[in-house]
Amino acid sequence: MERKIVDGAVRNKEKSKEKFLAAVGEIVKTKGFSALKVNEIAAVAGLDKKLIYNYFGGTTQLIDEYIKSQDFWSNVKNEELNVDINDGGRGLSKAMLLSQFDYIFENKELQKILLWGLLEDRVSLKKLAVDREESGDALFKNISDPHFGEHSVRYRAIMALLVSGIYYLDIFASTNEITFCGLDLKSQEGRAAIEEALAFIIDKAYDSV
Amino acid sequence: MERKIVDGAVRNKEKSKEKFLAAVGEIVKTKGFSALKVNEIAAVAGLDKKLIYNYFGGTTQLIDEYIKSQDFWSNVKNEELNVDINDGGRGLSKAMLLSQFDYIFENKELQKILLWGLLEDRVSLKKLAVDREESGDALFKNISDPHFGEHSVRYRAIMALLVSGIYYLDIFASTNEITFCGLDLKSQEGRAAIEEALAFIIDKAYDSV
DNA sequence: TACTTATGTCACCAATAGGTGATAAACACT
DNA sequence: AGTGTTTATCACCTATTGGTGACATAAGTA
Repeated sequence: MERKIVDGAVRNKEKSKEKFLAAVGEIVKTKGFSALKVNEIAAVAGLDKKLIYNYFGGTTQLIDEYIKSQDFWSNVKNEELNVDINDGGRGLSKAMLLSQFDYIFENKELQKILLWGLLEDRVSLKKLAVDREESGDALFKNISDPHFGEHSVRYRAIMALLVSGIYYLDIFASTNEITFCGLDLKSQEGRAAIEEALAFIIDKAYDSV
Repeated sequence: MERKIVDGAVRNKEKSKEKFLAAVGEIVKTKGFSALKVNEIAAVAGLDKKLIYNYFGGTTQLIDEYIKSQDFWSNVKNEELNVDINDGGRGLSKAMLLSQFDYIFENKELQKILLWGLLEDRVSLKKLAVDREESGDALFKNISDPHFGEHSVRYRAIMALLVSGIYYLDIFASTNEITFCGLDLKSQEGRAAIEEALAFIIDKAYDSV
């Protein structure tokens, strides 16, 4: 017996699934995780909630699939190509940090996901963090560890502070109108100050070897 | 007409209010904000939910009062006293960062509050952030700004990155079992590495002036 | 066109959650 | 002990939320 794959303009399973996934992203971006209810998702998607159970099994699985569907760190990998690494990764480190500082500031969805990873321990969220760890580990092992030798752990610690600082400051800037250490993280000057500090610290780390 | 203030062993308004406030803290610490429902709070407090409406007006006001009741940054102020500031604040900066790194790691309640400030924009949460800004601003204006002169903004940016990095890493360590930049932030070695990096960066910042 | 099936809607139920009036119990005061 | 007031409980209501079976309709198939 041949399988039927409905592909009409009005009824289309694949398109409906995508509508649900898009609805999850929309809600996360605008209303936050707390609004991720079946009824809400169905309303935003413009479809019946029953389909969420039919197609995904429930909101939990739908949300997990949404998280999996996002390739948040793809931008990081792209950035790798434009810089030479004859300086032990100095330029690459700066480029990566500055790129992330800007990218995360613009990507509100990613901000929410990062926060989510600090709130719940979903497997899909953990997988995201592990993925990031793995792609980062390739950089450390191949480039910075050989260059820093006995100080490689210190460099990793510095990077941990800077990366996590970037995360927090970008998220803080999006949700708070007030300053952080007297810096307006939404203004051009405030962000330029952070960028200069990032470059400064990386330079000092590399100069010390 | 004289006012009656009931102060019995079984019925006691003030003690009941404190029970509700404690229940909020307990729930935040263990189950997270999402569990902060009227029925849940009343159950944990061991009292009827009606009292929440009678005494506070509702959960919103109760939660606000809980946040106000916590003086999370008191430890920061205490730490100020043990260090001399003849070095332009170098020792003070290190002591403060290390102290916060440790204090926030232990204080799960504060971790949740910090996260909360990134999720919602409650007035009471904003007030906490403003308070922290103000107490920090005193340090910057009186100690580091004069010392760093034209580079004072850079120093503030460095501190912003380090402080926010400390926040994120401590929270990350509590909710994730995995490493960050290859460092196990729960282990003695991982935390020592971060501490060394903090001291290193502060030293480089001060050495450069 | 007629039939079958995938796709989607709707009505409905149960569980949870927020909220309140009536009432009981503890306390202060005489 | 008696009385009025504060403190606390309970029953009950409504609204929201998660979840599902019965039914309707668009789309493929012949």
